Amino acid sequence: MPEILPSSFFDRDVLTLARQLLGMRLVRLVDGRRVGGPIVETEAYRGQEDLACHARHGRTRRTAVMYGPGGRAYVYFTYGMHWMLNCVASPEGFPAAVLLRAIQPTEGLELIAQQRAGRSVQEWCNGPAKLTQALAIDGGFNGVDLSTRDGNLWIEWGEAATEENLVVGPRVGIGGVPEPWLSIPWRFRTRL
DNA sequence: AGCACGATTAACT
DNA sequence: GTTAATCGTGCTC
Repeated sequence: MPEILPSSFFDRDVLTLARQLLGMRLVRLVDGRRVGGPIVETEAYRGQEDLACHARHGRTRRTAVMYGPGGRAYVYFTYGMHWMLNCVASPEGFPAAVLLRAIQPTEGLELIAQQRAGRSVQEWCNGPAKLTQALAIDGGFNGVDLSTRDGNLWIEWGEAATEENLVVGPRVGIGGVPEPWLSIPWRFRTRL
């Protein structure tokens, strides 16, 4: 039986968590079938002072999950059509989360192919909205505890990325937020 | 009540 | 490289 990450795994700073989630396996259960694969790209969003973070305006109905305990899913809707999946970091009361930007699809490929019909394998899960579409994740998963199987979505131990195989850079798609937030290297990716 | 914009993607020229 | 799609969220009036 594959081992799920314990809730204690998320009890660390969001920057550390964003690095350590690389290589861990995201698993979605659809009609009893496993769908997903190892996480290969993440971004960290940290606190109200981070002007690229949704919690910059404080606690609202939308951002409430980010203030909760680590290991919960923060799923939000944007651009009128896309769902994004985040993993909330500890400590409770401090708003921080890791955006899951890409995974390497290894399980449930039939369903993924169906969800991403017409696109090449390379384009199946190489973007934050692509992976939620591939794994059939939407707003109904907001608040799910990723350290249990209760929500049909969880994260398992995998082969952690080493420092040598880690690429670090600025976050993407955050528009014109002022420095230092625009250029701060809080995006993490495993080298091909 | 109204408005500008968004942690993006895909389909264009 | 450029741009439409499309609507919830949070701010301003």
